[in-house]
Amino acid sequence: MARATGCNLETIRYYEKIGIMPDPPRNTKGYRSYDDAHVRRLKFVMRSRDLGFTLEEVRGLLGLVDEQSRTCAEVQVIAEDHLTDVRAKIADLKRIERVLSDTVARCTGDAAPECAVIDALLEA
Amino acid sequence: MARATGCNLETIRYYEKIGIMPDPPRNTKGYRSYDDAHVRRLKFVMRSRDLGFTLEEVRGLLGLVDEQSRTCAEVQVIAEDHLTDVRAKIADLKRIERVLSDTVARCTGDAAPECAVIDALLEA
DNA sequence: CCTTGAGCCTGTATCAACTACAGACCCTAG
DNA sequence: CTAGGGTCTGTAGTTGATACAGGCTCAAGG
Repeated sequence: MARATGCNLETIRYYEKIGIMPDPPRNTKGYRSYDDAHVRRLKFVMRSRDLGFTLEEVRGLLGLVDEQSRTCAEVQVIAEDHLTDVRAKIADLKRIERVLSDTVARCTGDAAPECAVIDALLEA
Repeated sequence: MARATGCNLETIRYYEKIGIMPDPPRNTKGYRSYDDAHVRRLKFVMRSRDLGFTLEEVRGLLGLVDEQSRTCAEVQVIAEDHLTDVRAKIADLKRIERVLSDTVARCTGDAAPECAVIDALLEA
């Protein structure tokens, strides 16, 4: 399954340990054997993680997928909360980018011991 | 110093333990006593962390501050590397934001069990 | 003088989300 | 028969803190 999905082997077992993935059936030698349902579930997890959902959020989404009674409205709440988080992180990083690039732009980049970056960090 | 800088007490001791802050002198009862130089250094660390430098990067910057021979060019390399990282993170988050907001926009938000978000995550 | 509350001390455990072993077993090809 | 790869379990390490537990010290109030 690691090869089929590109997911790290250890990560799959980690997901199993924390209950994100179900305990798979084992063959006589104790080797795990996975089927299509496992692969689909893992891909779901990987896509969710890739979109920045935490494992707890993924757990919530999986719970909604598992029970047939889930509603679009429930999923929407989780996704919109997450979207708000993502937008806040972008705003933060943009502020950092602005400050950094302004400061670096004042760097002469020469061998002098004066540096605008250090000065900015040292300023009260 | 925690009060003077707004830095969490435990964090200051953590910085001391990992060598970001020097071991301060102690009074007879073993209490740490800090002076202005400590406060300035901590503020430097806090501002650097706030700009997203890792503690290892902060350690590098502090090393350059400590030795008089540091050059603007050395600092510039660290800052520009970091700026590249920050820009990459922004690009990543923007991609996520796009996918998420497109998907959420297709949510009806009603009580139906069909949901565009789940569908998007389930798609191969 | 005694108590109470606050502050400081050390050391360890916890968080997220993995990753990286160690040491053992199993299986296949040459 | 052996060498290599794969799998198994279980534990420790990563980053950047934060949260105690259990103990000492100190100043103010009664």
